Amino acid sequence: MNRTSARDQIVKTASRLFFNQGYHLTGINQVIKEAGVAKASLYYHFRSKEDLCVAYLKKRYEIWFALLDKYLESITDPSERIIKSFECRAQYLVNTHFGGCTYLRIASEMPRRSKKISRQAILQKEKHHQFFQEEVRKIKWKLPENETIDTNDLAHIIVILFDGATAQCQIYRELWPFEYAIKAVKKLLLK
Amino acid sequence: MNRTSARDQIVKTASRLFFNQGYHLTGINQVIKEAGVAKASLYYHFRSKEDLCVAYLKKRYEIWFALLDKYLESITDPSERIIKSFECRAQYLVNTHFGGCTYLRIASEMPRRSKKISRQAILQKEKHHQFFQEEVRKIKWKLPENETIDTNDLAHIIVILFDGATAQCQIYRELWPFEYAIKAVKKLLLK
Amino acid sequence: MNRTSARDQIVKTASRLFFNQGYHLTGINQVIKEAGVAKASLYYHFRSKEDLCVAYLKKRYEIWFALLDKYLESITDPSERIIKSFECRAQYLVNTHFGGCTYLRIASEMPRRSKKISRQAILQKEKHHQFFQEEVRKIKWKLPENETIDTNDLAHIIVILFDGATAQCQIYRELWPFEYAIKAVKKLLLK
Amino acid sequence: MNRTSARDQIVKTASRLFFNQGYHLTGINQVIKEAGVAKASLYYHFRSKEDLCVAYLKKRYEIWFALLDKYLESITDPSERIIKSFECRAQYLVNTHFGGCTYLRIASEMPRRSKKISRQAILQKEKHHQFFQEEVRKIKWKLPENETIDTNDLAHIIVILFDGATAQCQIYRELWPFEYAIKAVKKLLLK
DNA sequence: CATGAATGAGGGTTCATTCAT
DNA sequence: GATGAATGAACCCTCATTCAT
Repeated sequence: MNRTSARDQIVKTASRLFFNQGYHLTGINQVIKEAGVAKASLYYHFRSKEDLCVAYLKKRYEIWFALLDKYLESITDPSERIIKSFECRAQYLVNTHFGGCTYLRIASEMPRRSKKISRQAILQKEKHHQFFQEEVRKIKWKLPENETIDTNDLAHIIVILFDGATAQCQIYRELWPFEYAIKAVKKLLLK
Repeated sequence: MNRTSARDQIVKTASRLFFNQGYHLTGINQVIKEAGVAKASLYYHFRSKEDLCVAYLKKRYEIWFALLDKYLESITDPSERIIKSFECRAQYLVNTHFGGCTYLRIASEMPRRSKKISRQAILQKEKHHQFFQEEVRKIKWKLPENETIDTNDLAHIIVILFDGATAQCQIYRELWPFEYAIKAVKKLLLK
Repeated sequence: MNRTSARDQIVKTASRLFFNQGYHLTGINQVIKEAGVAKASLYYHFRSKEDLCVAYLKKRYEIWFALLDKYLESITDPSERIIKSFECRAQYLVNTHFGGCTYLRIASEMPRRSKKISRQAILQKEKHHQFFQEEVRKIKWKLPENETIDTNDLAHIIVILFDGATAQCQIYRELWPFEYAIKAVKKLLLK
Repeated sequence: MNRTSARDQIVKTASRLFFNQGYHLTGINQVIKEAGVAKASLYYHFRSKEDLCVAYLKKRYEIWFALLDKYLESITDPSERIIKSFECRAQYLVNTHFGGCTYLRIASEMPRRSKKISRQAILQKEKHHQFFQEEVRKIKWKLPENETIDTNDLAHIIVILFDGATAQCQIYRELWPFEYAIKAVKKLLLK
């Protein structure tokens, strides 16, 4: 029997192609051909290509955060977890040929994107912020008296460095931007 | 007679459309229609849509750096010039409806982009790095003895923050990421 | 409903137009317009114009050999069958306004033709050779002792006369070359 | 100074391209580019692409018959001159990658060709017939009494064999059809 | 003689989507 | 759930030709 349903095959194939080739450069025909399903089957499961795109964004979300979790599973120190998350990203970018951030790319391909798509992109960014904020909070800060750390600020800055470095790598197709991003993070955390 | 040449009209129109709608969502037909020229005229001046894209990238380069120059023309303090460049960017993003970075967007639309396109994107990033590095060098650092500033590192970090904040704004369609980016820059500079 | 499938309509129309106007002078637009189908329907059934051309060549093959069979159906004498096949060709050329040989024309229109197209052209020529060779073998030769007939040679020569006469007619738009070709055939057979 | 005029350059280039690639597959742009002249220059010397085609046909006429003359210059025996003319053609076809007969090809590319073009094609065929007829007349026939040779017939048959063999070679991209054509010619001459 | 710039019409091909079965 | 066939609109690009200079 076919272990994977038609729907899963479609999402899997579309995700691979959207990610590797870009959304607009991937046609429905290629998706169904490589997924091995009929065209009408795709439109049975998804109302439109855009709906398929939403499924794609959800799938990449799961893939990425599963990868990150795995990468950090044996690490407990919060500062190290943050640094390592940058390392994980760097490695991921190499493996995906410097394709950049899925969500930023979709935002770039669809300047007038739908609410559904915007929501998925924001969801991923918020999740990242949340992750960093949790780690930052866990850090035992050694601060002079009367000083406090705004963990929200710091988490936002880290996310910006994270996405900024990802973007630079996408342009240069090289990994060195992460060296600078990690240097910046270290400065901010060890202050 | 016609004051602006056909070529200029084409580049101007294409730039507007590529920037507002995206490269793939803008067809040659729309470009020539809104530019008021014949299709063959476009292909007389540009070998392909991709070549037109290169002209577009060059034009945006001129526009952005001219804007930045203008914004900073009366400012001399290097730290302030850096901060103000972030403000300039923020304002620019509002005016362009949070379209993001032209070069990152093109990289996102064309994962397998040509050398020509890549070159333009890298050119713009290097120019930014160069700008920030020059400013950083001009700062009169008050450092403890035996300490030096690696201006190259710092410039790279600032670029990353700059592009990271731009990317975040593109996702959220809001301006707040620049508050955090500027906070980060200030921390790094006032150290 | 529609008795003839869209595919058949396309092949039928394309064959008529390719044959009457030439391959390059017949646009896809004209084909679909006269066939009464949508452009995408054509490309659903045929990967490219060239593939449609292959279908055209196959169709002409069927048409011509069916015509020839019909023309010769009541004739048994092999020599007469050969002569009559030239008559059949002559009549065919008149009916098709001296359009010449489908396969030689395509070879002329596509100097760098694909393997698929070449194959169809060779197929038709070999079929002709085979037909003539079979007839030649059936002839009861009255030869001096120690002499034999090389049926392969003779069949090849007849094919050459056949195509040569067809070509001449295409140039002159007149039928007289067949008189000479038939004279030559008679000389060669009655030896 | 430029020894060859612009006009000559155009004809030379167009001839090469029309012959190698086909008339319809050769665009005006390629011609002027490879000829190194401006587009308007071409249209100064030739009213249209079709007029350029006429010049092309004339040029090929001269090239071919000059080649033939050269090939036969030391041969006097008329029978041998005829056979050698087939050899010359065979060699010519190899050198031109089995492109076939210029005039038949143009007739194939332009089913509804102009009078001017038709005229050039017929001119070449008649010249060939004339050449063969002259040679045939020079042969000292050893005939039984009461028998005569119709040199006109024979010349026509030879032309048909000549073009037929050329056509077959164009299809097969091989030289063997000339073996059969030459065999046929020998039979007809030595009778 | 020669040129660069401009053009309308059409080239072949692919798009995402729908429909009857 | 699934399918093959069909579609209108749009895709990027090239054609032979003309015109003002």
